[in-house]
Amino acid sequence: MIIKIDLQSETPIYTQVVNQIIEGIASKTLVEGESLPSVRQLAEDIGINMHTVNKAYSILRRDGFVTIHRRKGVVVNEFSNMYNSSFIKEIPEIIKPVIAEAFCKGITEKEFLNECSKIYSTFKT
Amino acid sequence: MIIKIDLQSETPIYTQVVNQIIEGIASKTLVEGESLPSVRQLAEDIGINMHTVNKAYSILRRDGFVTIHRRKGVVVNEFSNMYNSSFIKEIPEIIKPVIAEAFCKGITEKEFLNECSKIYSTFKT
Amino acid sequence: MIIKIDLQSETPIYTQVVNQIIEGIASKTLVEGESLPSVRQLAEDIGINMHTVNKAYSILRRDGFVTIHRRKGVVVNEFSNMYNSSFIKEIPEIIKPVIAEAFCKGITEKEFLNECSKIYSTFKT
Amino acid sequence: MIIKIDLQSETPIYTQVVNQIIEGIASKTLVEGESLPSVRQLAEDIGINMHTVNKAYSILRRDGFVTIHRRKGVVVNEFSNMYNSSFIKEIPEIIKPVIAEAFCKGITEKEFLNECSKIYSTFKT
DNA sequence: GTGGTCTAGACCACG
DNA sequence: GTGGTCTAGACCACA
Repeated sequence: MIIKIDLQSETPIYTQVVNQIIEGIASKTLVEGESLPSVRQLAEDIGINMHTVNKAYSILRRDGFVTIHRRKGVVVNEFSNMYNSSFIKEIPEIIKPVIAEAFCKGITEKEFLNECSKIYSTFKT
Repeated sequence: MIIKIDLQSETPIYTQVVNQIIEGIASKTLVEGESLPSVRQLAEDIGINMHTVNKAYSILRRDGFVTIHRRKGVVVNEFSNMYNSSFIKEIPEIIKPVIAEAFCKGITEKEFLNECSKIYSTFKT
Repeated sequence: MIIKIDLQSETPIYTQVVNQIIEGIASKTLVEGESLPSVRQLAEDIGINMHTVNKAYSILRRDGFVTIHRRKGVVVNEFSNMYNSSFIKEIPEIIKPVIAEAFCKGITEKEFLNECSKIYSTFKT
Repeated sequence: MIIKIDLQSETPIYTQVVNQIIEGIASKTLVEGESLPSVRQLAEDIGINMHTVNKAYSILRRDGFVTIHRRKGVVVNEFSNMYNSSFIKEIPEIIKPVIAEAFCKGITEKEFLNECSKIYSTFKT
């Protein structure tokens, strides 16, 4: 899986790494039990600092996406370990600002839901 | 309109102010032509620094939500001035990470769209 | 002559008044010897503060565009009284920032000069 | 590149900084991809406050002249990112007052265009 | 060490 | 009294 960093972006590099790995898991590019590259390896591959990768991996572990194995390194968890139905309670406060802005800028509900569906469909397979 | 700041939140205070005002506009709590409180007034009301409010107002102005009126102070723009259909192109990159995480955590598309609809319906009126 | 104030503009009201009167003189809408409305009158006409009009008139007088007569009030000077060939030395520093920005944004010299000519031609008649 | 601030000028310090950097870009004194000094460095160099420089940089970023690179700091954008042909529509209202004043003070169109050309020619190289 | 955020207090231009 | 500007000093997130 290829991770692409935008150094100009205002989202921190470690967040970009976290997001892309989660997206990789969601789209089955990364499958359960698969090992991620070592901190050192990934850092070298994408040309960023080791500490940055480390931080990304820590967050992924904290949020239940990966587990740190002594031998196998960082491995992708089973989906069942990620399940966290209470996450739905956090969704409104995350997307409310986006929707408010979209609404003011003339994006209709239908258009917005359509965008969400498009993204969802890239994950279902 | 009451603005509530969470000082513990990791989202900057000025962003919280911006978001809540946009939500106020979307929900018609703030109507076109209405004056917002002065920077000093709002700062005092919510117990933050004047400059923080100023930054929030500057962003709102930059993004077309308000304008500075030489007599009325900061006033809410007409919706037509906020319209910016190209914003829809930015939506996917904003919500993709959220949806990926939601997907992994077992939130179905239907559940997610439902949450979005609920928020949208608070704005349509 | 009709003066139009944009209360949303970031240029001060008194500057807008000054500019429009100068443009009126340049375009011969206001001719030499003509009286401008009284401070009180103009303020009422365009719905602004008397002090603001006063400031505008003071600047126009300082820069040689009008003279304050005891009886006739504020009258437009003869062009010969405005002539100030040393003004050309101030032009570069005024327009350099504009041209630099225009240049970076892809406006060619020809396009820029053409815009200037168009404005000049509204004055020559 | 040397930035010179006139503390007596009525144009805000941050605007002076912005203008001089744009002129530096236009004249190729600052080239694409080059890093600008850090906010603290530049502030110290020209003897002003860090926040003033910060504001200048924010404006330059907003207007597409520079971007924040997570490693290189503030870097000059490619010209293609600054291109904004709609800027030409803003030019008349910016220069109309200048030309009106110049006209009244006896500057001919030829003289004025000549001044513009001189400035343009310092950028074309 | 970088930019980003926040606070605090001061002065000014404007109306 | 309004927003705009500037200064000063502090802490934090990031890399």
